[in-house]
Amino acid sequence: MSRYDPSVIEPKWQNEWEAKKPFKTPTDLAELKKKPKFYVLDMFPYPSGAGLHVGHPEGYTATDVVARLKRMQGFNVLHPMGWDAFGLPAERAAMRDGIHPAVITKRNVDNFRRQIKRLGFSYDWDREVDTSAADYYRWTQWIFLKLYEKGLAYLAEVPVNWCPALGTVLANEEVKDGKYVETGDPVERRLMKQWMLKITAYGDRLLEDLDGLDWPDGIKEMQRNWIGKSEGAEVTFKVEGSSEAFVVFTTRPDTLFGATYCVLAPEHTLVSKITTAAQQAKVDAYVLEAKNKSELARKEDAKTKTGVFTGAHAVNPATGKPVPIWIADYVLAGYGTGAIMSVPAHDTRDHEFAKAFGLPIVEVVKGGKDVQAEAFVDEGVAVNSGLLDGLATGEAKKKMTAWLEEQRLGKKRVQYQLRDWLFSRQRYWGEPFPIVHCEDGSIATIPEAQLPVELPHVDEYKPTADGRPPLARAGDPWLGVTLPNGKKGVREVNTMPQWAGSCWYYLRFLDAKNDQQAWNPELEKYWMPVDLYVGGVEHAVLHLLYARFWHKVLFDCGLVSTKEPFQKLFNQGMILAYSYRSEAGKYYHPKDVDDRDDGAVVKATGEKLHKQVEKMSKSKSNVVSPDEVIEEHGADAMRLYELFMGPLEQVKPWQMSGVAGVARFLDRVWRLVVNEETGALSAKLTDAGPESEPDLHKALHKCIQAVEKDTLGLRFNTGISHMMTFANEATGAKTLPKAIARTFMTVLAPYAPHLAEELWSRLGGEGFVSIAPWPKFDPALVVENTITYAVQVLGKLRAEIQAPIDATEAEVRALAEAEPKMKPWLEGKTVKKFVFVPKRLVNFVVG
RNA sequence: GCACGAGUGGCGAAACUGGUAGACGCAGCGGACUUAAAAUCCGCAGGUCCUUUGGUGGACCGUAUGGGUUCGAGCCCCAUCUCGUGCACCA
Repeated sequence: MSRYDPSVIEPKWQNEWEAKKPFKTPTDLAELKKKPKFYVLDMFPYPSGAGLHVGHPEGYTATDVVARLKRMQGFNVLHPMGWDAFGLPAERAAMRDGIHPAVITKRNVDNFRRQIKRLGFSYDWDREVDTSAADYYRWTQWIFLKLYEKGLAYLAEVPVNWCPALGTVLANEEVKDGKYVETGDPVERRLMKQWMLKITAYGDRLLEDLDGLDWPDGIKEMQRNWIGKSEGAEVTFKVEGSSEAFVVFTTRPDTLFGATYCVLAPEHTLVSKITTAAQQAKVDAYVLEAKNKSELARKEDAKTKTGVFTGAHAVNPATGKPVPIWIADYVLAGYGTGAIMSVPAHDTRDHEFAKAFGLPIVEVVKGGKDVQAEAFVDEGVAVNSGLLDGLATGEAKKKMTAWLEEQRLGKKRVQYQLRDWLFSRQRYWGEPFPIVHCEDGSIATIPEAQLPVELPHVDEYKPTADGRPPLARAGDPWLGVTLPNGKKGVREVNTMPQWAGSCWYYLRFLDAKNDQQAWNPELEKYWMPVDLYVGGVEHAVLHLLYARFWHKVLFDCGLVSTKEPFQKLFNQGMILAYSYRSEAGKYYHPKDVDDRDDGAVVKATGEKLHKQVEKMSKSKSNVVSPDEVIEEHGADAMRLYELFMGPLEQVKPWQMSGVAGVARFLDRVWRLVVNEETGALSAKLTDAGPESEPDLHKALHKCIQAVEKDTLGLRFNTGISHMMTFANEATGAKTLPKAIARTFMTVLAPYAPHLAEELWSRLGGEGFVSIAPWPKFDPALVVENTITYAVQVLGKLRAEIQAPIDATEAEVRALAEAEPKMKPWLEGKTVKKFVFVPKRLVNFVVG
């Protein structure tokens, strides 16, 4: 073989790695403790039937490059991969095709594994996990028992998001605008008895501990918003002429004097009790209308405020005056107390409502705006507010809250938007709960020693005729059980949501084969926390919040040693692709398109096409599969291009011609070492020391330094550009000392490991270059001894001069003034100021 | 509507802490090699204009737009526009 042929060398080295396991992470603790650790984790995929597209391996390639570099730098690196294998698509496919979801899942996993392995990632495959395997979900159930024991898992009759199309409930997080976010199927509200996890008990810690994490600010902010902590007060309003009272929540207790009416949510229990006979008909109609309005319609109507007067009045506890009580759907039953005090002068929504219904607007915070025309919502100085007058908003809040507490009319309160986590699903393909509902109405847990509660076989994967979840089809002996204490009962037939398995998989990787424990505590102490976690921004809230919650519970149980699981998080940007659409809206596959400078046309017909960048999707004919890229250019080129496209965090379009570009670079590296005609080593290679090519030697060390720095800083695109620069210089050099070539292979190895291994072995390198020590750059070789100074006049570049690295300001100035090009710019001018930036530039400020 | 992020050549992008804008690559152009093409190697390449027989040399403009701070701004400040993402009646 003489040409660079990835289809030959890539399988060759993958087989070598598979056989000799250079990437196996030690499992022995004493062995591990000899070296520092680095845990670099990918968000493991859900193995869908469609296989990988080129977006998946972007993050995997990034972590693999870091893992390989760290390994070469002498770290024990934990770099595992697994499958988030429970989930709805497999269950749907099972229903459609009548095949067990486990079979479908295995098929998909096998395909994913095959595709991932083709890219030459240095995973320790001995630690592969599958959340749908009984020896994995056994421990998921075990963690559920921990939650249950701590009182963090409970059954509750709650209004849930029921999705008729799927026949299951969904978490709040899975519903947006009244639709299931994944499929767009409509969702309705229903009351059902469900398992809930008390994530709200951890709201404060989930919020506070964000501060210590090295995460993108945007993600932290999204989590903060999701938790939605707001501090304020609750205030009791008495209903005039009745013994009834209701409580409102407000973040602005300082504006109580300006509360000119109150609003209850239409669902508020008090509505039926206080409505006057005269208003009854109108109120009933409004409540009915609100009830039937879909989530979507309610959002649509958000601009126009609607509402009805109940006829009743409440007493403003500050002013003692009666204020009307209205009902309106802009007050949400599910947040706070489902009732508000309205301060139209200082709240936009209340202002709109007051304007619409002619309710009084009273200014209580001075802000220089006309509150009759527009609400003033900022902080200011209290007015028309009795005891608060003259106080700044912050002070006024405190004073009012204290006063309310004194009068027993209210108290300080912290409110979260975060809700408890709805944790059961009416599905088959998920973890069964280790729970038995006893005949006497009590709930029993399955003892740890008897876990796992395995998924039973069922005849069909849909709900029973009477609407119970698929597990109810299992029948006895699975369904009905007799407990050791003789009690009889029925197993829980809900299953856990897909998020459960991914809440702790990073812990199972530490000790994946352990059949006695979920993980060994000593190994946990050694490896945790995760040092680098890379994945898509789509998991910013849900997965990351749930996993943090479980981790904190495990921490409180003494089962993990860190407060947080993921110390550093990085989100890769989505990879998009160009798509070609005709006037009529038909999409064409790139292979049928001629993309010329003057526009894209259909090859066959010459029809003009619109070219745009869009998300990859089958319907747009713009999906690129790693398989096709590897077949054309090889896995190393694929890896390199994934990272060379641009910054990892950025959204960017895939361009096949770009892959060809990096492939060309690899080809060039190949030719540095191999004579393509003969297959022998290139005639340029010499056995002389690296000093025999001083310029190239310097270039090499600059390259080592830059690649190391950029890789660890996750700036892979510039790292690769430095390797290209070196290869270009090496191509231009007269000779190439083998020592330099070998060292360059170690630098290349994390990025293009197959090629590096092949050339390393041809150059006589020992063992695998993938685990060879990372080279140390020589600081003396990376500094220049002459510097090019930019010479500016009034900030504009007028000349360039060369000066020794250690030249003083006066010396550089003298050189600049002596430069002939500078003559016309300086002649006859007075230099008012001279700016000297060492090693960069000088600037003459002339008058 | 609110919050955050981003706007740099034909394209993907680089530019450290305010210091020579466009590294590296794609596409393009020219040359060498070749019967020819591909591949490869060498070179050119932001725009406008001027200059030179020619190689060249030079001026001005240029990082979404308009202002500002500074000896000097892609980077800092103010305002505006566009795009993206998230949240969205959360009291």
